[in-house]
Amino acid sequence: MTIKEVCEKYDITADTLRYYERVGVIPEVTRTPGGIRDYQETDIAWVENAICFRDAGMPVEMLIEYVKLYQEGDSTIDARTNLLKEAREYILEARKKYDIALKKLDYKIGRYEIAQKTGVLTWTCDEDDKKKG
Amino acid sequence: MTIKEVCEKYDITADTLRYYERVGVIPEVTRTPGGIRDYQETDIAWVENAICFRDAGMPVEMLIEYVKLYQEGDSTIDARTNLLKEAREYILEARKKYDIALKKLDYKIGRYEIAQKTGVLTWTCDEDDKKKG
DNA sequence: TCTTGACTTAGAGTTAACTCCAAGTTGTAA
DNA sequence: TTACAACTTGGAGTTAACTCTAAGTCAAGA
Repeated sequence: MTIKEVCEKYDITADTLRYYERVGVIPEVTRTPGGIRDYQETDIAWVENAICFRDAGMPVEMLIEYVKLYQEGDSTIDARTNLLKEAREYILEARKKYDIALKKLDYKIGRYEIAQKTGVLTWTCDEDDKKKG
Repeated sequence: MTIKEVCEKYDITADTLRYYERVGVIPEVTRTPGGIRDYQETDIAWVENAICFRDAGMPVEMLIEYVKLYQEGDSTIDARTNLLKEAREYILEARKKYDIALKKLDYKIGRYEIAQKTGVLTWTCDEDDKKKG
């Protein structure tokens, strides 16, 4: 699979894919004899992982660390497990914050919709919220 | 409340608080006659909102837009409601990605823990996952 | 009053994560 | 075999969101 095909499949730029490889977010990609990237299933699986975890806000540094450990072989299984668990906490923590924001948003939207329907800003029970918009 | 107290309360730097005010993520904060920031309840409510939505990955630009609309008065209620709904979609979308990453992590952690317990990398049913680490 | 530490501003610098550029190479189609 | 698009690299540039610096002002205690 060419870099272009991978780009299109995952809606990501070629520059980003090359950047990921250069800094070690993914291991080195398989090449043609001429030196052109030819993504195999395994390469693509790494790309998929990288995108998935970056989408979840994981820092590039953490992904690099994981790939480095992976390349050191079986002796790093413990370290990798720990890293994955750390990542898990990281994501759970972040998701908690998303839920709080969502709750706040739903509350605000509800009030604004009442204001729209009635044509007036009718809230009176929550001066603080009224003041802060 | 002084800037220092607000910093400590929300675990955020004074620089960030001043930055938020400067670029309009929050409206201008109440000052003492000498020009020193003296956060009132309303100011703090804005700070809380800013932190909450930034924590949920909302871009600063979006918060600035909201504050701008808020300051333009009641005529912008529709626009504000739309902005809030857009923010809601944004966060829901992001959270979906967090859930996907979490699922992937849980799967990997499960397999690594088996490897740790048995002392061997025993997975055989999923060559692809094995290869990609 | 003087000192000292926290505050102020404008503006420059930093960091993470890309994103772009120039100059050269590869591979396919005519 | 020549054109030409798509690829390659190293390195510079960009963007968002802070973070720091310098030079000065404010305010509480000795």
